[in-house]
Amino acid sequence: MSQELADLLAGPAEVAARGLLGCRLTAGGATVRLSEVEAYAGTSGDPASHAHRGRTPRNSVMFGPPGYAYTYFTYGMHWCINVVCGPEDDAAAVLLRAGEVVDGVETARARRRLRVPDDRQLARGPARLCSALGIDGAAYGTYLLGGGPVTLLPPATPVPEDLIRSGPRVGVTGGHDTPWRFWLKGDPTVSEYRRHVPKRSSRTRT
DNA sequence: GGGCCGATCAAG
DNA sequence: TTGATCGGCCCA
Repeated sequence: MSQELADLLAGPAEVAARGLLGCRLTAGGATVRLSEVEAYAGTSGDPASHAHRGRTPRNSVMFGPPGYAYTYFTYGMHWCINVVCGPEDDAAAVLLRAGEVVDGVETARARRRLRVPDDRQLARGPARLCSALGIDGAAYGTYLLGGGPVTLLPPATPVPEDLIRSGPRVGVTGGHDTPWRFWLKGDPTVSEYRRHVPKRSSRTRT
């Protein structure tokens, strides 16, 4: 395993998030190079965090040591994956939002049911990324830095710091002032930014 | 025990 | 813009 990665994940989520860009995630016979991630603080003042309301059976892995996978099921049909980071009991994590499929494209494509198979969209979006790699609840709580079914590897080539951009997180109601979404500038696999729109809000009539 | 809504996606 | 579809979590 990479000690460098282990050290990175032991740090604050917003720092770990930057370092995760360019890293490779291998699972289910395919590999993705991460192009977009989001940091979530744990119990301390991040209303968007799944751990914000305290420890529950669902989020318990977030309260453990860094480097483990927090997968969760959402909208009745989608899986998403987080990397737990920060010190134990901190419950911070980084959501893996998108990436470029750099290996096992055929495998990933076969797993996705797309009307138009655009390879750039194979892992664009957190649920798509999981779908492309076959990640689901079975990965919950597994260690990502050592030979498990889901493995995180350092970047094949270093990511230039000036390619990293940041902005508000996607789909998050609270904490809009926190620019904790990070992505690689110009990467076509980065999901489009959509400002969160409350379901029952007066639509901005133009 | 009931109801609401979510770190989403794909198609109309 | 909207339907699909399930489980966590709050409230009664």
